[in-house]
Amino acid sequence: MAMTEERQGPPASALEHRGKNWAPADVERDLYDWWERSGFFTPPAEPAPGERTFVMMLPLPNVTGDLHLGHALSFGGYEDLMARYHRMLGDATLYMPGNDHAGIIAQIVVEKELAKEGIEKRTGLTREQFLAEMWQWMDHYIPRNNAQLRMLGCSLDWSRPNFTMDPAKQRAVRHHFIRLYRNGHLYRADRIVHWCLTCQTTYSDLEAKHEDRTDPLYYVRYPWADGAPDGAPDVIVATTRPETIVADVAVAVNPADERWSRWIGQEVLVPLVERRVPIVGDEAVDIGFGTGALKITPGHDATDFEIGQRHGLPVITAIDPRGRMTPAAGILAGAERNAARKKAVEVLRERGLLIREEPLTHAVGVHDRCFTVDEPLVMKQWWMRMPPLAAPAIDAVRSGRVRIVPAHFEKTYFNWMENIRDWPVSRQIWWGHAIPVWYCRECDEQVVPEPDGPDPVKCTRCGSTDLRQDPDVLDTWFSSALWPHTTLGWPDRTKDLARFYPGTVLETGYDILFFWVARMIMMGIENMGDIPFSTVVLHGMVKSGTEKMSKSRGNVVSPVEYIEENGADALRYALVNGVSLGADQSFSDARLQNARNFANKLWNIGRYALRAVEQRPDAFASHAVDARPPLDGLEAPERWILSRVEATVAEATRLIESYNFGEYASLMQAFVWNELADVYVELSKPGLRDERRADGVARTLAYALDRSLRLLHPIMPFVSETLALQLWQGRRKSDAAPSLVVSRWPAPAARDLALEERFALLAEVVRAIRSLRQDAGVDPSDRVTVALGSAEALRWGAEHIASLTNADVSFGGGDGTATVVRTVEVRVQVRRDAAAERARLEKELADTRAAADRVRATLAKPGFAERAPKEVVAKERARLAEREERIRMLEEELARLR
RNA sequence: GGGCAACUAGCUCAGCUGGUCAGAGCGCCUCGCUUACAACGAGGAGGUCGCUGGUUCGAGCCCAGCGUUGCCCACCA
Repeated sequence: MAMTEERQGPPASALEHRGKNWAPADVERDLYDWWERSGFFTPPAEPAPGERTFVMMLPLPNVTGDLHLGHALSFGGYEDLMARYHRMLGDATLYMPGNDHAGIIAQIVVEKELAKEGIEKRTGLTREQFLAEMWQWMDHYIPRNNAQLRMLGCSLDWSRPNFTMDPAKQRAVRHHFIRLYRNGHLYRADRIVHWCLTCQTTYSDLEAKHEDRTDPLYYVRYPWADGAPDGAPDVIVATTRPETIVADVAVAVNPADERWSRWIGQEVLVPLVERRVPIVGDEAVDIGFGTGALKITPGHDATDFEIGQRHGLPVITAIDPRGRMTPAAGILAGAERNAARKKAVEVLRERGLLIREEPLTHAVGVHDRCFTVDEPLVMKQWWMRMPPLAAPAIDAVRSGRVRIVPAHFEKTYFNWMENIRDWPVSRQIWWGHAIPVWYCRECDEQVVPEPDGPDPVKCTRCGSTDLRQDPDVLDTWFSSALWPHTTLGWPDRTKDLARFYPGTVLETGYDILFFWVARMIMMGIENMGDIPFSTVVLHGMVKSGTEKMSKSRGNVVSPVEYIEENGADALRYALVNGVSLGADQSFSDARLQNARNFANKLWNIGRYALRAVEQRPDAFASHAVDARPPLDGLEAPERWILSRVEATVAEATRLIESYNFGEYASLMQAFVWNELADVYVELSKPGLRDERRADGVARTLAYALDRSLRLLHPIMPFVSETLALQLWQGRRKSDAAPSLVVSRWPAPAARDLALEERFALLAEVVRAIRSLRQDAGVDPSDRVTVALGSAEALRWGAEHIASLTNADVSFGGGDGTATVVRTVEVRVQVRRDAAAERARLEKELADTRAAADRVRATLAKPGFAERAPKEVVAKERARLAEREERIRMLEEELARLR
């Protein structure tokens, strides 16, 4: 029993870590375990009345290997940041985990693994055996993937596991398919599709990439079928694929082409097969290319297929799915396609039909998975009719019901959606969702079962029992498009679905806006009658230097290794800090080092504040460490940093709310490092030695740390939690949250703007004194005397200036080296080097005069005084007055030098 | 062919609704191992914000044109 209770508390490793450096590895792991075990990542089981929800689906990583930096940015950077922020706001937060079966990609990976063992998939294994291998791979990699998500600190609700191939999702996909089939969105048709000879499957337009290649362009003469008509030119076409000549069914010319228009309708003979084919007129033909005459091969070229459709031309298939020439290829039959090309060229040359050849650089379609050159083929495939599905999805964005950030991606979205084409969804691979359609061997009827009904055993038309299920599977994106509702239980009307659909944010890379985001919006509206999420947050790509990171380039950085060395916080911070959402970034060691140093800085500020808290236990007898200290009795530095804390709370909140995560991260570094550490911590040191100030200082340090930890928790969950646990231990009210994870995001309290302004002057004076000291070569440990010209502006801060500069501060008079800060004379009592000093003062004088002139010019612009807002005019006048006064003082100082 | 973005310090990049917006990190120079931190501290150098016009009292910030680079879409045989 005692054991159990102990296990429910925070991990000892976090509570006891005290080292000079933030040493994360074991602490992070223990903390994550504790968070997960404690159920912090699971939204409350029952909805509270009027609860606000924050729902975000993990962009399901492919189960094909380890996470890379792009995942780290997406999951550990932006998403977990948002999830943790909203959880702290008190929203019922669901960050849904899951993995994608990754269809063809996963199949390729496993095939390669099998090949290493000498097993050929197609010949060495049955389909069932191969799928067993696939599942074995999944069993290994899903836990591995998820372990890495835990390392990143992602606050996913693991009590709701998901996999696109789990039984519930298979059922959902079946429902979805049958639903779309019944309402006419899915149909089966013979069309030209992209075919991959390596993967032996079709693929969609989105998966076709283009590469520039240089190939020979052959000019081939097509003889006139009945002898050349009077005045007719030779018909010469240009092609890079002479082996497809055997499948030609026409020659097309542009009807606007004067060279050819009058010959439309005449016939020519296709070389090699001597087929009579017509010359047709079609506007798709580019007048400027080659001779202006285009051979038409509907069976092997997408453009030609469309031209063929327009002119009612037949389709001849001369190349089979293995890349061999079919019997229809005549003299080329049986040859492999490259050999066939050679042979075609030879024969054409022999027959005097090859006029010439020249090199051509053109874009060649390749499969984005294996870079095999596309072999367009006409095949019977399942297609999804997209325009009707796209229409309401376009409207959802246009009307603002779905918002895309950064907004300029909305244009990209519209551009694609408004020109959307039907989507071939069947794939000739084994790993994936089965197509719930059976074909009758007797009458060829398509038999589609009830969504939850048994598989059909009898043809609905002829009653035959000789049925065969469609052997193809569905494209991976077919199932991932359903992610926002299938993870919540659709097609059943579950409690989760009612409570968490529509979701809130969908965060992912802009590279899958079409593949995934657009399709989720379409399918969500189709199946649920409502959008799947209200905001799409798109991030950019992580590059190594200026190069894209990719496995083939070998410049992929492993997040796992980074985390083990420096902690997840540093990695998360490095990826987010200072980056504009949606913009590509170049990742570098420098960025990571800064992040690691910052995590360490925070850690050490924490150690210092903790020590102060421990030294003054009485200060916290009746005052919680996370409570704002009452201002009564606090000195200026305490009041100042408290005011800055509130400014930071307000600004951090604003930046996160507006998706400016990069700026939020930068803001936190500027506050914690430059203000809290460099200024306030230094000012607190004498404060702690001063019995009258000490309690207030300790309370202020505790509060400033507490607020900093809360504000940083979304981006640096581990350091912040470790410090919070150590700070809070026994020093807060008993009903307070047990963890930063479930603590409250701060609401800003009042600032003291006048004090902040006075402190800004003090800081400038301090910097000037330090600079003068250093210029004069004074040893840092030597105490100097400083005389300040303006008592009223700074008398309140004299002791703080003194402690920050190791000086005795007095007002008025004095001698030694000098400068002017704003309108305050600053004089450090050391021997002055007249020549150097004169040069420095003259430069300052010149700069100030130039600055004053700029203000004068602004003020003198016609219309400025009348048309600019009064505050602006007043501000400019005050600025001029200050600069003029500074000029006067600098001149006086220079005069004194003589 | 169409579309989208970027061009700010040596490098990589921030600059929200036009009025200290000329910034950060890294790098560089000069000091300093002071009891939170050398994974540190202090000080400093460094930019006519791609070019040309325009709007405005006022423009890295808005408009137009141009230049350079990158990306996306598209039926270059």
